[in-house]
Amino acid sequence: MARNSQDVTDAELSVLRVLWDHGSSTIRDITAEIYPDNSESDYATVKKLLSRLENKKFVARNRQHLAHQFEAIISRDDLVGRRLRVLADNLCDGSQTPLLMHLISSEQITPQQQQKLRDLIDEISSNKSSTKKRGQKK
Amino acid sequence: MARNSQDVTDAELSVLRVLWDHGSSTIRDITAEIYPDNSESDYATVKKLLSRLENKKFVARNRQHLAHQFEAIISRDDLVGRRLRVLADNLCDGSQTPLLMHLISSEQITPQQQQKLRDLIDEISSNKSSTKKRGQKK
DNA sequence: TGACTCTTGAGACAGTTTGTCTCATGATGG
DNA sequence: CCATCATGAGACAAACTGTCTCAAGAGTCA
Repeated sequence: MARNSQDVTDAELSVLRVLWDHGSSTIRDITAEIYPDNSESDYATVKKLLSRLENKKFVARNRQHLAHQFEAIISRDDLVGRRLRVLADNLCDGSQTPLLMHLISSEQITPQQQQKLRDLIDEISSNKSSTKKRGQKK
Repeated sequence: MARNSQDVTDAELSVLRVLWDHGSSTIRDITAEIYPDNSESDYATVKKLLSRLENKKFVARNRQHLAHQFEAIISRDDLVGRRLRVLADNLCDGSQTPLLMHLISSEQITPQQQQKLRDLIDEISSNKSSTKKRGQKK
């Protein structure tokens, strides 16, 4: 019923976080990271979470070695974007502008951040014609 | 398991939307709005959704008349804020700045919006010392 | 080769969530 | 008194989620 338009559950997210932070990893690597005391069923849980993430096309698997290597094929920022879009669809008729306005007016913004924002806006207006996406940092 | 920190489901959201758009309403009003052909069990569904929303403190009920009057006690913008906070907690270590940056750099922003943004930022920096804080949230 | 170890794949399972619907009961008005 | 409308308390199946079990496959090494 609540067709969730293919999102990531909490447990799946914890797996993705490891992949984002550590890059390509085996099931055992990830299990060690998430469950410090590493039981065999924890291993099985991670295995299942990875297979679900693979089905949802959020993770890719390299079968070259016996122990497969997994990597995230969605970035943290992609997921942020996806969730912002869902939020806008559900609450703002699909427009993301209200989200922007909310964040700017409700958040504590330091003078440095204000300057950074101004810079970003300036960059956008001047790069209006530039094709590729900038701002890859972090 | 997936303790969702008291959020609003899709069906509940459709009820909230009616309350936001039409103000205080009875169950029958809301049912007519959501289910054009208004069966008795649709009525019961809305009734249940309202009682769940009331439990979650998103809706208040006025029992003065036989047919209770319901109203939203969370605004659309409050819900936006709540969801943005959850998103930031889950994906950005609790900081909402990355969301802001994402929206500014990824969205198509018209020159008018750019100016509006600049104005908002200016307003924030000038209101910095004023006693009245904007957008205070609970 | 065979024993041992580590891996994967498929699925079972229970606890929750979610949208829907049924039933009993209570107020209201003619 | 009775028909009509309201509410409250659940029952219910389907789906989701996190966990765990089991069997089979691949690699290693004596």
